[in-house]
Amino acid sequence: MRSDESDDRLNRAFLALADPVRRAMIARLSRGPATVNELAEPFSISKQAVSKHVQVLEAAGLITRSRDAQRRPCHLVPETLEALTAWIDAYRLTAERQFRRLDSVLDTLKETER
Amino acid sequence: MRSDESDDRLNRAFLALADPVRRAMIARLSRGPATVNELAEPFSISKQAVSKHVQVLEAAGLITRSRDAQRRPCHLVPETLEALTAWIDAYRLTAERQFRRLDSVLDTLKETER
DNA sequence: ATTGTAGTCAACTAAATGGTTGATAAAAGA
DNA sequence: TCTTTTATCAACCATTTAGTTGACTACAAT
Repeated sequence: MRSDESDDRLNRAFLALADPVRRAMIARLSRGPATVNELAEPFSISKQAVSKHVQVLEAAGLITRSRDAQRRPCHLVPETLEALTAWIDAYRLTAERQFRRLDSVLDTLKETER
Repeated sequence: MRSDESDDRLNRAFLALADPVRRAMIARLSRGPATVNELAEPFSISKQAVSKHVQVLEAAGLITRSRDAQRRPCHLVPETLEALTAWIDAYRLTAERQFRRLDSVLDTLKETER
C-alpha cells in the first residue's frame, strides 16, 4: 500500500498515541521537560523499554530532546499535537455539516408532506 | 501493563487512525455513509482485508453500521473523533500554558538583568 | 430453484510491536 | 583513576497486525 510523506507522519504520530505508556508520557511532558529516568518512574518496565517509547515519540515528532550533561531531557512539541487535531477536525466538521444537510432535507420532506 | 477502560477506548481509536487505509475510509465516510464494497473501491486489497479494517473502525467506536437488505452501510461517529481531539487538546493547551509561563519567567529575568 | 451480490469466518503467513537481559558509551564526581 | 549516573545498542522472544486464499452465510432477483 502506497504512503506519501504526510501519511507516514500521521501513521507514526497516531501509532505513538495508541499506547497508554506513551500517552502518560505525553501527559507528564505537558507539564514540563523530563528525563528518561523521570518518565520511567511511574512504570514497572525496564529503562530500556522506556527509552524505546521515547524514541517512538521522537520519531513521530511529538517530542524533541536537548542536552544537559549526561541527561537528555524530553520536551513536548505542541505543533505536532495540533496537526493531529487539525486532521481529525477536518473530517469531523465535514461529517457534522453533512448531518446538518441531511436534517434540512428531512425537514423539507416533512414540510412537503404537510 | 494495566489499562483501564477509557485507556482501551483511546488505544483502539488511535490505533485505528494509525493506518492510511483506515484514515482514507474515515475521509470517505465524512462525506456520507458507504458500504464495504464502496469503501474497498479505491484500494488494491481484498474485500476481506477491507472488512477487517471496517471491524477495527467499528470496535474503536469510530463508525457504526446499519442494515439495508444484504448491504451493511457504515456511518461515521463524529463524537468519537471529538473525544480524541479533546484528549489531545487537553495536553496541548497545558503545554502551551507552560511555555507562556516560562516565557514570562525569562522576561522577568531580562528585566532584572537590565 | 438457481444464480448473483454483499459480506464474513477461518486458517495461514510475514512483518512489526513491546517487552526482556546483557554489554556499552559518555559525562560527572570521588 | 575508579565509580556512579544516565542513557543507548544489540540480540532475542511473544504477541499482534495486515494481508492472503478458500469456504461459507444471507438476502435478492430471475
